[in-house]
Amino acid sequence: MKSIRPTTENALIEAAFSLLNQNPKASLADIAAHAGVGRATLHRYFSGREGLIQVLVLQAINETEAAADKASKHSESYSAALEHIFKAIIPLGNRHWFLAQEHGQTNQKIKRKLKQQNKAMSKVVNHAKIEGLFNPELPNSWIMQTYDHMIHAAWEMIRTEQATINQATELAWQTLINGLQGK
Amino acid sequence: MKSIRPTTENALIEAAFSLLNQNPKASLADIAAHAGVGRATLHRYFSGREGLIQVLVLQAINETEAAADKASKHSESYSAALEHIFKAIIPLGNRHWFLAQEHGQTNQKIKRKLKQQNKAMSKVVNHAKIEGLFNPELPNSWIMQTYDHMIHAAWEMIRTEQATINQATELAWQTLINGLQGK
DNA sequence: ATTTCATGAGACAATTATGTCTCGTTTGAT
DNA sequence: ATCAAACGAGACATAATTGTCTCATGAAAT
Repeated sequence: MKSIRPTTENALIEAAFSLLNQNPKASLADIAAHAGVGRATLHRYFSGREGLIQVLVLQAINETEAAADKASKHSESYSAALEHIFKAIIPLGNRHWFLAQEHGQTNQKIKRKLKQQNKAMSKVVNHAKIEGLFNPELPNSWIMQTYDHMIHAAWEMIRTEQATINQATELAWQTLINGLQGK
Repeated sequence: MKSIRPTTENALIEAAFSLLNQNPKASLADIAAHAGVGRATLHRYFSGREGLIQVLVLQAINETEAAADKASKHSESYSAALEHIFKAIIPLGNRHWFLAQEHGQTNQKIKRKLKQQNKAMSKVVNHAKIEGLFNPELPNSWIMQTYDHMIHAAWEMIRTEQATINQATELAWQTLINGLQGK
């Protein structure tokens, strides 16, 4: 079993998310140090930088997917689902943005998965347009672009301590729907 | 005079902006190659990686500042100025985002300059609130955060060829003011 | 034609990042 | 108390990046 000591692995993953978001050039030594762990230990858990980033990407996908599934579970409409997902992902802004930045240099399997999620999202947006959440004249690509950027904007407010999680979440959601309801 | 051959230097700067935005880990060799130039030539123009980035930051500041000044020159109101600046900066999204990412690791002089610009921006936002462009209850920090992110969102639409410059500019501005007018 | 100057190519050293290995210590379970 | 697994520290080798230097070439100016 690999779950004997989850703490060290988690600390490394958390440190990696944090440091690589701030500075994609952060060295493995930096990451290990920030996790309070020897450099060799990082290599015991991950097969080098590439392997580490693979794990981060996978975890980011899984966490956001899980949050989205849970959030949309008991939603009575597509619009409500989008709102719940949006608010559930903001605390994971870390992961969410990491995915956005890293999309270029990952393998094909992951690219397909992301593309698939993208397509599913687009369908939900279509429904939300019908429900009146978004202006139907707006291109889905712009709606999704704005969706992602509002999540990141909220996360930045939280990270720099210019707002609490609740404040940032509410500001971002209101700005999003006001902005995209349009006309 | 340093202006004997602006082409090589410009090509290097342009390549650097392009590559470093896509991948902050891009090597100087990559940048030189992308500029169609030998690696040694890059070192003839810039004092290493650090010096290159300094030049990029300075140029980004100057270009955006110049665009902002020019755009606000003949504006009849603070709101109009914000709109013109917004639309003038989008084609420089390249530079604008580079500044946002790099803000951590630059020297004090530049930090002060950015802080100063930030303060000036905040004052303009206050006036725009009075003019009714923004909901006065919204924190300036959120308005500016959104402003920056809408510029980047528009730039992303253009870069990925999902919209023309004019389309992206219009979408972003409409989304911004609808989103922040509030209530 | 001659001179000048930016350049490309490549050799070279120094630095940094990465990956592997060993050894002694700590921790937790039995 | 004993034992095994996880760990930190550090030595070591390799690779990648960076910075400097030299030399030959080619283009533009004179």
